[in-house]
Formats: sequence, C-alpha cells, structure tokens
Amino acid sequence: MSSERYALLRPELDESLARGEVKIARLTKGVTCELKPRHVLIEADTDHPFVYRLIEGWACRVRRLSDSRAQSILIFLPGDLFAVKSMFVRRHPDAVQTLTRALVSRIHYKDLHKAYSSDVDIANRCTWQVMEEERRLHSWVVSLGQGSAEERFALLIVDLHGRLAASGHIEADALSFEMPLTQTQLADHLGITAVHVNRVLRTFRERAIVTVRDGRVSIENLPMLLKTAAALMDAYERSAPEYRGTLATGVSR
Amino acid sequence: MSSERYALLRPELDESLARGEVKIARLTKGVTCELKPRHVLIEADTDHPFVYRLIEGWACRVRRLSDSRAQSILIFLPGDLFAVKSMFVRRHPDAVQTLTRALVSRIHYKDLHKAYSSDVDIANRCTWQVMEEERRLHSWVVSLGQGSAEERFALLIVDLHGRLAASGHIEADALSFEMPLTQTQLADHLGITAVHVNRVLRTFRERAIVTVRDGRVSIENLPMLLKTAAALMDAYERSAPEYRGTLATGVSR
DNA sequence: CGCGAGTTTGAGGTCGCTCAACAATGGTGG
DNA sequence: CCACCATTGTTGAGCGACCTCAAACTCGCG
Repeated sequence: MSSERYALLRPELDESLARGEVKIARLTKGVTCELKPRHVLIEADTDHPFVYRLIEGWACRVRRLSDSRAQSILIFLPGDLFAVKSMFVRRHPDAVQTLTRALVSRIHYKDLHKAYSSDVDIANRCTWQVMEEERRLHSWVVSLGQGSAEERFALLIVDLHGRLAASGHIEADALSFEMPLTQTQLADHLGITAVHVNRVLRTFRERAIVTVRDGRVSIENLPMLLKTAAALMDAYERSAPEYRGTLATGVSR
Repeated sequence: MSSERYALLRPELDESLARGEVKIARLTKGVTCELKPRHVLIEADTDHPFVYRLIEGWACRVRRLSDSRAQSILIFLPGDLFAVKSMFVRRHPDAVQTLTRALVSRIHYKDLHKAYSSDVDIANRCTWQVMEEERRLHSWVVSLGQGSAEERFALLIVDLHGRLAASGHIEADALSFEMPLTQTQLADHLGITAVHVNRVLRTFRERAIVTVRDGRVSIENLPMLLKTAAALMDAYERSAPEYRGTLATGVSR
C-alpha cells in the first residue's frame, strides 16, 4: 500500500500506517494457504472468525440473491486486507471467493483485535483498510447509479489499472495487464447482463480503445478510455499519476 | 445505536461500543449548531478537519458530476456519526449536506484521533461506524446493480424504517413516518430520474402499498412492500424485528 | 469425440430516459 | 391583497439503452 496514490491521507498517519502494515504482515505470516479459482473462502451468513490478507491472485465479495441474480460488490487485489469486519461481526451477508488461483494469509479475529486494542498502528491500519474500501464503494455506487454501461466499464479498467500500479504489480505506464474476469463475472460487477458486456467489449474493441482477450486487457487508446471514464471519476482517481501523466503527454495511437 | 438490530455484532464488543458511544457524546457535546435545509456542511474536495454527529434531522453524502448528474450516496439519520474519515484524510470527494433543518455536533479530527488512540472503546465505536456504513453501502451497491426501480424504492423505505425504529425515532410497528426527501432527491439516491420516481410512486400509491405525500410515507400494505424489497434484502435486514414480526403476524389490509 | 464453460451474434421487447407542458404550492415584493 | 416567481409534483409521447431468449461457435478437457 503505497501512500503515493492516496495523496489525501493525513501526513501524520503515513508512518503509523506503514508500521501497522508491517506489524500485521508479521502477525499473519506463517498461516498462508493456496486456493483454487472460484474457491469460496467465506460463505455468506455463516459464522466466520478470520481476517485475511490477499497475497497473490484476485478475489471478490459477491452477494447472491434468491432468484439467481448476483452482484459482485468489491474486487480484491494482491495486498488487500479483507473481512476486517470479522473483528466486529460474526457473519457477513455476502460471500468472498477467489477469482483466480490465490495465496492468502489469515489471522483469527481475536488475535487481531487484541493487537488492534493495544497498538494504535494496527488499529489505524485496519480502520484505514475499511475506509479505503468505503471510498471505493462510494465510487462504485456513483458508477452504478449514474453511469452508462460503457462508462462503468471504462471506470473499472482505470480503477484496476490504478490499483495494480499503485501496489507495484504492474508498471504505472503499462498499457496491458491481466484481468482474469469472465464476461459473466464482469457483468455481475458492472450490474449489466453478460450479453450486454459482450456488446460493450465489442464497441471498445471496434473503436480501438480497449481490447479484452484471454484474461488480459490491452489499452489501445488511453486518452479515449480516460475520457469515457472521466465523468464518473472522483478527485482521487483524477489525481492518480497514470491519469495526469499519460493524459497530458498523450499516449494516443 | 441499539445493538438489538445488529444481531450479528460480536457480543464481547457490545459493552465497549456502548461505552464508546457515551464517551464520544461527551467529547462532542457543547459544540452543537443548527443548520438550515440544504446547507452544505462539507464541501467536496476541500480540506475539512471535523467529524460530526447528526443529532436531529436528515443529511446525506452526495457526489456531483461535472455534467450535472448527482448521486446521493448515503443518507444520514439522527444518531449517525459521519465524516469519521476526516481522521484519516484531508478531503472528501463528495459533499455532505443537510436535507432538513438539522442539529449537529462536531469535534476536531485531532481531538477525536487522540481519544481514538488512547481509548479502545472510542476506536471501536469509530471503526464500527465505518463498518456499519460499509454494510449499508454493500446493500446499496446490490440494490443499484441488480434491483429494478421499484425494488430499490421498496428497499429504501424498508431500510429507513428499520433504522428509524432501531434508533427509537419511530415505533417499531409504525406504519407512517417522516421522509423529507423531494422526488428529485429520491431520484438521485435511487439512481433513476425524477420523472420516473414520480411514476414509481404512483404505482405504489395506486396499488395501495405505500403513499408518499408532504414529506411523509405511509405504508398501507407492509407485506407487499416487504415482498417487493425481499429479493434485495440481506440477512441482517431480513432478521430485523419489523420484518419477521409483521410479516409473520400479517399486517396486510 | 463429446461435454461444459465461455463467447458471440441476432431479433424483439421493456424499463426507464428525454423533452415538454402544466398544475400546485409557497415565498417575495409591490 | 395580489402578481410574480421558483420549486416541486404530475402526466403524455416518443425513443434508446439494455434485457430476454435463442442459437451457434470456440476452446480446453476427460
């Protein structure tokens, strides 16, 4: 978690969060396990005592409705803590499952809450994770509430790119990266049908803006992509380096 | 904040949260102020050093897009803490404004964070507030992503009713309560146009399920309302007393 | 080879949008 | 007290984004 990208973090907390990061890493180290794609880590509405860190791979929080609709609420990328809420609630109303093969470490909520209670750095780091998630949820509410299918998709790509770049998993100027979501999974996240996802992808491909193939996205016209997402983007996202940098210098084809 | 409704809270935290509640109330007491309707308390993208408690009235977090679209992200009711994130970030990407005449108390983020650092009860209470908000955001993402306009509206009414009942502002079995949102404000929250809100309200009125008039909602057919919202409701909401109770005992007309 | 999961495409339908007009309300100033 | 205006609510007509259903295609896998 680089604080680079989160320019709005109060500077006095910078070091505390970095320390909390290390301390939590130390606490969770040891108990790591490898998971297959689509493994349900946390079942909805079931008592669950662990807090996790995603080390490798992708995962997501998904709610399934009784009538077979599903909404993928948040996507987790390497480095993210998740189910921090386990410290406070016995159950979660939605499931967490892997999207790819993944490596996670975990810690019992009691151990983490003990550390949380006695060490401000750890409390800060946990609270920060929840707040960061909340920020992304705000953005996603705006996206689902006001964005067209194309805008939502563009925003998603920009967001994933930004997060992967911020955590160092891809270069900040990378124009291609892995995105292991099927069109059905994209649909559940974007709040549209899989069929329509396919059509949206087609128009982006035909207009040579973004091509998604074999679990990989290639950005062919970044300025155009950013322009499509721009209306939905908040000040945080707009201030991310990959936005200012590349939009200004013009990586257009 | 009664823990009644939040049956899933870990029992060992119950007392700590109650203590945190009281301590925060003590910290913020004194500095209260009264605000007019539509007063912008927190401006988007502007440095802001306070954390608030809404004592009376309604408020909401709203993001305005460059092209005049707007999404109301969260609605705050009496008792809610908001802008807890001020402790961690300098600015918020969305504004917070009152919907009615309102009474708020506030505290400087440094003071609160000092208390947060030295008192677990206060840390717990703050983190809990953020987690509770996150839970509602999850639900709202599902609602916007998967729900029809009617389902969203029904869920909103059920949610508001449940929260007002939980905090004791209305009776748990009240079938009518104040809801001081204009149709335009409802539209921005539901992610549909004001015109369509009007039509949705009409169908609910014509089917004698819910009538909204003069800033007040009257539930005329609760089972039907719950049935409409049911698909979108999570286990928390479904387990709320007013759902189990009244659906079971059948308040149908 | 057959199977299942994912992708692609067509045809037709619907939910919700846009534009536009008008009614009801309440506040303001003359 | 009335004329005026801004805000909110209401309704119609036409349109477009997205959905539903259905079929065909690709691909990896046992």
